[in-house]
Amino acid sequence: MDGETTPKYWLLKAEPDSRVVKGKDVKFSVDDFETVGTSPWEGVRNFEARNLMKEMQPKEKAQKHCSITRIARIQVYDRLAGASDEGLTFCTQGIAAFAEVAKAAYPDHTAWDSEHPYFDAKSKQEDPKWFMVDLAFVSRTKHFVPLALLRYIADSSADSPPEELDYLGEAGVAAIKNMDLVTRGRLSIQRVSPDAWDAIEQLADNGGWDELDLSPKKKTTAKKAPAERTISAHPRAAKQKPKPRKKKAKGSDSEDDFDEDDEWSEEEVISKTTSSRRKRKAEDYQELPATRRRTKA
DNA sequence: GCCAACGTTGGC
DNA sequence: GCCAACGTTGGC
Repeated sequence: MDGETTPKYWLLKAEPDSRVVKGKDVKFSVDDFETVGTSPWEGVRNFEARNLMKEMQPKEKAQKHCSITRIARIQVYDRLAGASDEGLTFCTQGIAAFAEVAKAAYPDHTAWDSEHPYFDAKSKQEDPKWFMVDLAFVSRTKHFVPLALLRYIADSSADSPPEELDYLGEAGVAAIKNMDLVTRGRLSIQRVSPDAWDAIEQLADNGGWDELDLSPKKKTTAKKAPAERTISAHPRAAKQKPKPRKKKAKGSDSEDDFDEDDEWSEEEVISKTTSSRRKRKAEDYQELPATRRRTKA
């Protein structure tokens, strides 16, 4: 029904570090990906990421049903092995490869296998909770595009790129500043705007940032807290009675110190939690008929 | 249905 | 290795 004709772009994060879950190493780096060529992208256990995967369509399917042309183009985010000594960690993460969707979303069966690292008792075969797509490796980026570079660009107050990266133009800079990768890094599957895609692709093709100092040290100034502090002064916040925090963590002896910035940071947490909660709900409902959607009373 | 607490992720 | 951010769970 949506007669979209442009490809859709995504960024997916690989799992480059060894991590043993239930006795199995869950690592899946871009190297591994390149070796196998095509692979299911299993183990995504986040609603928002799952919903994004459900939007991805492989090329053939998109061509057959021309009303659905959500051809997925993927940028794969990885971490370079090795460089983590020498304090070079800041440039080890970034965009390492391109991929395409080989198979549209289908139930992630690893959630059903109690032996599997990604087992989730709440996912039933009759009613799968988690999905995966198959991805086909396309190519390495000619230049590894480090996250630190994107941050460098995003943190700059300038609208135009540094000289070395002139080719990005202001549109490229603006697009990078808006990337989820920069603004909310944790999401493991993200939408990428066409402009951001172009910018990343140009960076990957052209490079040119060798002379830039991408080290993160520059965070002398306070983040951007003041603005948010104002926003969080919400009527609701005033109503909150300052409930005593009960500490019932397993190690009840371990004493954290929450006091010092309680007054505003707590409010901020509240407002964040609320909004993310609202968002999660919306996303969860997204798969239901629109009529089911209801804003809260 | 709301919110505090928990656990995990990810940047540094 | 530490700590902030944040998604999810579970108690009410």
